[in-house]
Amino acid sequence: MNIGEIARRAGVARSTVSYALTGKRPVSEETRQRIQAVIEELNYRPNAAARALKEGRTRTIGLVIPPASQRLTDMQLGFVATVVDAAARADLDVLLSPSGGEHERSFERVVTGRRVDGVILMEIRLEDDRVTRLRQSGLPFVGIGRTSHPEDMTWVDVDYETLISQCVHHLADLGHRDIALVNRSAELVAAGYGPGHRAQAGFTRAVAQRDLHGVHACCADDAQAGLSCVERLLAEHPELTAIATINETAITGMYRALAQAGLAVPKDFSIAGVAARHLAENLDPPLTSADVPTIELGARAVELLIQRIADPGSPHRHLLAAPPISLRGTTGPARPRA
Amino acid sequence: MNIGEIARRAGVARSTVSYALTGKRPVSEETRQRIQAVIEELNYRPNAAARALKEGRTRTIGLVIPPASQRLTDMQLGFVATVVDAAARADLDVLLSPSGGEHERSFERVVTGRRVDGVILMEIRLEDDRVTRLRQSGLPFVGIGRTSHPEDMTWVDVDYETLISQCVHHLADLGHRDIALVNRSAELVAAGYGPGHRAQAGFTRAVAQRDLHGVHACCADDAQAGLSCVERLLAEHPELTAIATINETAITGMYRALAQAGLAVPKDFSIAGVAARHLAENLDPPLTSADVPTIELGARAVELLIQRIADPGSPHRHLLAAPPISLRGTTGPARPRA
DNA sequence: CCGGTTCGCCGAATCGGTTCGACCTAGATC
DNA sequence: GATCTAGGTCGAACCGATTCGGCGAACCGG
Repeated sequence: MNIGEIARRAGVARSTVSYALTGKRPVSEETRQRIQAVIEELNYRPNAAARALKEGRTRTIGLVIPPASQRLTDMQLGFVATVVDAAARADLDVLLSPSGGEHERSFERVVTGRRVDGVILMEIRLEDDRVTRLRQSGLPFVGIGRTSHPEDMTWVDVDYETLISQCVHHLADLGHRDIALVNRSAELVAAGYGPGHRAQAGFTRAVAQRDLHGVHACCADDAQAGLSCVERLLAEHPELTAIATINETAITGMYRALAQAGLAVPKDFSIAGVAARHLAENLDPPLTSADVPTIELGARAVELLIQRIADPGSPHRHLLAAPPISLRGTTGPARPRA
Repeated sequence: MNIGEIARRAGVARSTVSYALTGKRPVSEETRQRIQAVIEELNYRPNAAARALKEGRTRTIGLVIPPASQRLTDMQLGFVATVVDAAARADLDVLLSPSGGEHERSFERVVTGRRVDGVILMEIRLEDDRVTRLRQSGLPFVGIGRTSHPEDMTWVDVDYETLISQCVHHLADLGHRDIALVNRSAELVAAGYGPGHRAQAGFTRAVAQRDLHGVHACCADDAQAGLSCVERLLAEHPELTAIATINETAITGMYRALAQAGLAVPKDFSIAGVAARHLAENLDPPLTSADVPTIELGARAVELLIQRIADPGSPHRHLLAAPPISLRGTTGPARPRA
C-alpha cells in the first residue's frame, strides 16, 4: 500500500503520483482522476516517516509539559488544550513530552532526534537548561513563560508582576493595608520558577508604593496546603485583611480556612488573584481575578512557532499579557479583624 | 550529522556504527569505543524518521482525546497524565490527537499515516466509528472505555454500572428512599456515551432491587449546570433526600444549590458519586465516592497496548475497575425534608 | 598443512516517499 | 517549416537509517 502500488495500478510512474498529490507539477486532469480513484479504492495515505525523511520536516511540534506527577493547574491545562487545538487547525500533530524528573530521555529524544519541527516549552524557570539545550540544538522553540534573559528567545507570557501589583493596588484602594501574597510552592520558587519570582517582585513593589504591610507565603499546589497556609497566616498575622495570590489550585483551601476562622468573604476578608477565568467563575464566591487569556496565548504560541519554523532567522517576538482585573465576589472594603 | 558522518570520522562502515549502537551484531570493544567517542563529540542521535521508515515502527503511540473545546474532567486529565507518564517510562513518545468536531483530519492522519504504532482511545461511545476505523485499519489500539460489543477489542474501563448501583445501595442502607441520579450532559448520553448509559442502567437496577423511587437527570459538565440542575430537582421532587452522580465537574455547583436551599450535607441531604480521588478529597465536605484508580488504569492501558503491538494476534484482554466506595463526608442517615 | 568455525567488518539493498533533469508531444511564433 | 515554449510524464537519485550476505583473518583440531 505504498506509492509504488498506486502508480502500478494507475499505470503511471511513482513521481506522477507524487505530483498529483502535491500539485507541485502539472498533471493532466484525466491522469489525476485515475490516480485519485486508485487512492480512494485502497484508502492510501503517504507514509509519514518516508515523507519526513525526504522533506527534512515532520509536520509535528513538541509540547514540553511539567511531569505528570505534579498535577497541572487549570491554567496549564488551558494551555495544553489550546496548543493542541491550534496545532490541529494548522494540520500539525503534537508530540507530548513530560520533562523534568525521570523523563530526561523523553525530552532528549524529542529535541535531538529530529522528531519535531519545533517545540513549545511550558513552565520555564528563570534559569532553564532546557532553553539552553534547545538553543544549542538549533531547533525552533517558543516559550510559554520566559527566562531571566528573555530577549533572545521567542515567548508568550503572563505578566504576573504587573497583575499582582494591580491586585495589591486594587486592595489598597479598598482600604486594605495588611496584605499577604500566597505564592506557589517553596520548592518551585526556590528552583527559580518565573511566575513565583515575578509575582513576588510585583507584590513588593506595590506594597512599597502604597506604603503597606506585606507578608509573603509559599504554598504547595493543592487545597490542603492552601488551607493550612492561610490558617498559619491568620494566626501569625492577625492584622491581615486581604490576600493576593497566583496559586489557583490552593484557592478552595484558602476559602475553607477563612470560613473556618469565621471570616466571611468579601465582608471580613478580601481575596484577589490571577487565575483561569473558568476557575474564577466557578468558585463560590466567584474570585475577583485577572483572567489569563489562555486560549489567546496558546494559539499565539503556536502561531509564533510556525513563523519561527518557516523563518528561523527572524527576530524574536514577545507577547506579555496583562489582562484587566475582573471584579467578582471576593473583594470589598477593608474591615479590621476582631 | 548522520550515521555516514560518524562512520567516516571513526573510519568504519555505516553498518558498523549501526551495529555498535544496536548491539545486534558483535563489534570489537576497541571499535565500539572509537565510534562512541565520535558520537559523543558530535552529540549524534539517529534520525527518527529514517529509523521509522526502515524498521516499520515509530516508537510512538497515539492518544486520542476529546476535543479541547469541551473541558476535560479531572478523571480524563488523570488518564492523560498517567498515559504520558507510563509511555515515557517505556521510551515511547505520545502523539496527541483531539478527535471529534472539526479535528477529523488529525485523527485520520494519526490512524492512517503510520505515524504511530498503536492508539489509546478515550471517551468511547457505545457505537463508535473511530473504533470501526481503527479496527479496519489494523492498527493496534486499546480503549479507555468500551463499546456495546466489548468482546472484540482490548480495553480498560470503569464499571460505572456496578459503582452507581453500589452508591444507591449504600444510600438505601442509610434509609434513603428517594434518590436522584445526576448524569453527564444530555447530548453526551444521547450520543451513546457509555458511562452515561451504564450508570443509568446500574441506577435503574438498584432502584428496582431496593424498591426505591428514582429520578434521572442529565446535567452539563460545569458547576453552573450542576447548580441549576439540583435547584430544579429539589423543586420538582421535594421528596428527594439523596443524589448519586458521575458528573465530577458539576459537583461544586450541586453543593452550592443544596447550601442555597438550606440543606446541610450530610445532615439533611446525602451525595455519593464516582470521581477522581484527588477531586473527592478536596471538596468541602469531602465526597463519599468510589475513587477511580486513574493511575492504575492509565498505566495498564499502555501496558496492554505494548503487548498488542508486540503481538497483534493475541486475544483481547479487558480490565473493569470497580473500586470500593470510600466513605467521606457526604452521606448520612436519611432525614425527611421539611 | 588444510578444512572448518568464528569474529569483525564491509558493501549493497531496502524502506517509501520527493525532486530534478530529461524527454516527448502539441501548439504558438516568426 | 524551423524554433521555441509549455504541458505531461518518466526514470533515477536521494533522504538516513537497518540488515543481510559475504569476505578476510585468526584460530582450531586432526
